[in-house]
Amino acid sequence: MSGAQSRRNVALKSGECIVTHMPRPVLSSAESRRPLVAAAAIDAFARGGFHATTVADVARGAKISSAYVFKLFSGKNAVFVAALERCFDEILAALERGADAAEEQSADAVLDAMGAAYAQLIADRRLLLLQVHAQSVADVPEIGAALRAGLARVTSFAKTRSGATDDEVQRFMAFGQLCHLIVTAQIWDLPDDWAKTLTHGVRHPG
Amino acid sequence: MSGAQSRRNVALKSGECIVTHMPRPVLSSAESRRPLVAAAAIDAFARGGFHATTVADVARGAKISSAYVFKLFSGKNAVFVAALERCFDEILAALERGADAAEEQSADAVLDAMGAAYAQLIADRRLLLLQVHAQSVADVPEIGAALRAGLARVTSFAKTRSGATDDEVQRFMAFGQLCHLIVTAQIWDLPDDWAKTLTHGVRHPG
DNA sequence: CGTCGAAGTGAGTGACCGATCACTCTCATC
DNA sequence: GATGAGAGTGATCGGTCACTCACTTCGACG
Repeated sequence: MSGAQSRRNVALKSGECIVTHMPRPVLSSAESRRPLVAAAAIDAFARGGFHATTVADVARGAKISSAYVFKLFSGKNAVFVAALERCFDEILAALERGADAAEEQSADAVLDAMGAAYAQLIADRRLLLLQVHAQSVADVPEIGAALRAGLARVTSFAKTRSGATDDEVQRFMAFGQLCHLIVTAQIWDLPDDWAKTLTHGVRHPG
Repeated sequence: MSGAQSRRNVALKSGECIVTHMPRPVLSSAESRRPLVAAAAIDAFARGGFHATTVADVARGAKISSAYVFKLFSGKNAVFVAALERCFDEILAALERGADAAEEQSADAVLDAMGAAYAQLIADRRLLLLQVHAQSVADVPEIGAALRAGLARVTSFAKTRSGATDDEVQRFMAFGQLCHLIVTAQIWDLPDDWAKTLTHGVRHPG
């Protein structure tokens, strides 16, 4: 509420900043606005999934009107795809940080470091939830294509950067998916035996 | 279209069956109708997921009015939960068949046989897709609870029936999740290297 | 036959959502 | 200061959906 004042009621000449008195445009360029909308879309879609999230939700998060969302993107599908692409951007960056931390070590150690970095990245669950929601609507052609593109990036990076065998990379991805299940189904912190079977040894985010 | 004639236009005295001439009630009991609706719900929800599937879709599949669906179940959530429970019923039955086929063998062999039975079960993708959709809406309390209950059954059965270690069972479930990803994202049959990395050695259904 | 409870439905209703459009406001440039 | 292109919005529309309700049909039983 307080962070962004209404542009209408501000008691300054338009385009003048309080602190610096440097001119700052009231309007942004559409090009610079798009990534901000995508960031808001990650938030909104992670919360509600594709169908339960409205374009108005995304617009509210980006502090613009929903009509303008449709001027920045061709439709709701395109907004989701932009969010998903940005999601994989952040995942790749995290994996890279992990790999850097384990430089010059064995393939196994590099994969393990990547897993640790991923576990840390998803301490907030937004990126994880978005992937799960994307999987659920992957039959929408554009979304399926974006999901495959993201998986291709992750898988290829894990393999080339770690130098691990196909089997090791496959196992890495499989346990990533198990981690997704554990989080979405809220299996962590369950005392039951079967829950312990699924979670034992899996890194807890946060 | 042809299988179930409209009850209105049939040229028989009501309640008389063509073949046996044994009286058969036009009306079913609500109790016997519920599983049929659940079966139709598996079909419908597997296709569209929770939010994109309407109660009218389910009703159409069950050949009843949507109003009557709401008399058989307390709401849309309950219909989905019923479908999910039935889904896990069938999965457990398949795992049991697999375990029976590998009786008296090593834990590893039993798990492998279960995996084979599961791969065969999901030749049609409905049961798999329903699980993925359920994962995506697991934050709905009733659905999350049903999902956890199903996973508990599967995990516990795999462990007790195979006698495998926790690590082996965990690996079994992790690769199940990888299989779900491969199917939903349509990674099979892709020629790319990364796709082969994810799919190699995973049993192809059908 | 009559009747009563259960099976089953047609016709809504209120709420909501994606998308569109006409419109205003901003600001760099001349 | 005039102008035009782009930023940004309010209002609205056509359509859909979960859920409700009054109503009809069925069939077991006395």
